[in-house]
Amino acid sequence: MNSLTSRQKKALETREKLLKASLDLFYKHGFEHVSIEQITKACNVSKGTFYTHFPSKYDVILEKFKELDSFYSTVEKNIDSTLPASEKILTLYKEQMMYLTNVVGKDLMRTVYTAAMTNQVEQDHYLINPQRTIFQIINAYIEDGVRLGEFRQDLQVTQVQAIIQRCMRANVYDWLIHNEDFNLSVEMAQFTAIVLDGLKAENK
Amino acid sequence: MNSLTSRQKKALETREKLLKASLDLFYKHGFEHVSIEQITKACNVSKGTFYTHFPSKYDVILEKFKELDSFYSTVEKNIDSTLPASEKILTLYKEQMMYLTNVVGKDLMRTVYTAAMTNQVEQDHYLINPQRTIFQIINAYIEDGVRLGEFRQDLQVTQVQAIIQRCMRANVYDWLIHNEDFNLSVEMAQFTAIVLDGLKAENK
DNA sequence: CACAGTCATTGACTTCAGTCAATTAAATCA
DNA sequence: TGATTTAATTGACTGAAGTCAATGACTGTG
Repeated sequence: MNSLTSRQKKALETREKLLKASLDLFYKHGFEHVSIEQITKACNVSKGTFYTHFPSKYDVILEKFKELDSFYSTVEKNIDSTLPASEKILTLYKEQMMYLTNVVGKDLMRTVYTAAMTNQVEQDHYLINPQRTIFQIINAYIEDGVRLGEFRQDLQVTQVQAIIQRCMRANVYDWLIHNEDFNLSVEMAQFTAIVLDGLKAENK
Repeated sequence: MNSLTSRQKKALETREKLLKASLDLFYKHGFEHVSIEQITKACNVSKGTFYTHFPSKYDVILEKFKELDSFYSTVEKNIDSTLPASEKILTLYKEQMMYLTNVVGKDLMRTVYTAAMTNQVEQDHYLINPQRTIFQIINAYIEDGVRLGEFRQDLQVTQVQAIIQRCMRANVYDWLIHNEDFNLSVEMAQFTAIVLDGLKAENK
């Protein structure tokens, strides 16, 4: 059942065309070096049309970034459920960092991390939206970990979750501000292991 | 001995005038809502003049941010040198976060953290420049801590330093992307304490 | 003092993001 | 079917960042 009118179908087509052309150009020339006019010319539409489909250049990127969450579901299915929470988290982060490094790329991530700071319109940015698959997965791991006595019990579960999530952003941010010579997977693994150590029950 | 020619003095005056007017306007209206023309009009100079003194709006902020480092020297003098390294670090961070929250402000910090990601021109941004006073101080503390067996010995000193510094950025970044309801001092203290725990010698 | 060179200053110009009133065409209604 | 409403599309326009060739005031030299 396709309940779209022919007009809606056309509009959606335009939107998809813009999305694809944008991303192609971003990957080819870098986000900062692509103008909206370049994008719209490549699609044979006017500038205004771009803005009926996307609030700004950044939102095209965000769209792509959201797709990323579907990747996490796939990864999660391959993680041994009998492992301790800390191992699961390390494995998930490892996969994620490889994906960010090899598929998503610095340029796109930089855009998202910048927009998260600047495009604050009342509510928080998607980057830290608790609805994101990645957070749903991690939070479940942590909840188990706390319940089973793997982690300190003197902290709220939500606090532990916030800390683990912050680890991720810490390493991604540092990756983004360093010129090359920064191996995201390695740094993430090391840093997170230390934080997990600090969160282990035997320390308190 | 003032070895400046009258012309150089004039130029420096213009520069200072621009700096002061910029910061006044930024604090009054917010960085994003101040245009270069507003600044130059307030100083009765032309637009081009702004650009002979500053490469961009961001660099005015950076100038102010650099001043911040002189603040750390003052703080350091008041820290009991007999304390363990981890205590010293926590105290220093606490003072710093209060300063960032109450004096520097989110808007200015957001600018610096954004510029660190985007204004990459070959070398790394000042934000992570190892010459900064704050890092000199922290690195010395950590070196002592490692030497005296307070921290794990299986990591390079520079790695430990990088991790502790990353802690700082992690919390500042999260502060910047959260809407209010995020107490930087509290979060920084908690997060850093956990990392320091994970770095303690008894864990390895 | 006169002259050449330096360099702060100027403002018109380019480029680009984002806006919006007008246009056009499809959808819905009577 | 014809009339009316709704929505996608257009491109000229605004506003702001950053550029640069031209200007002329100051400096230092012979």
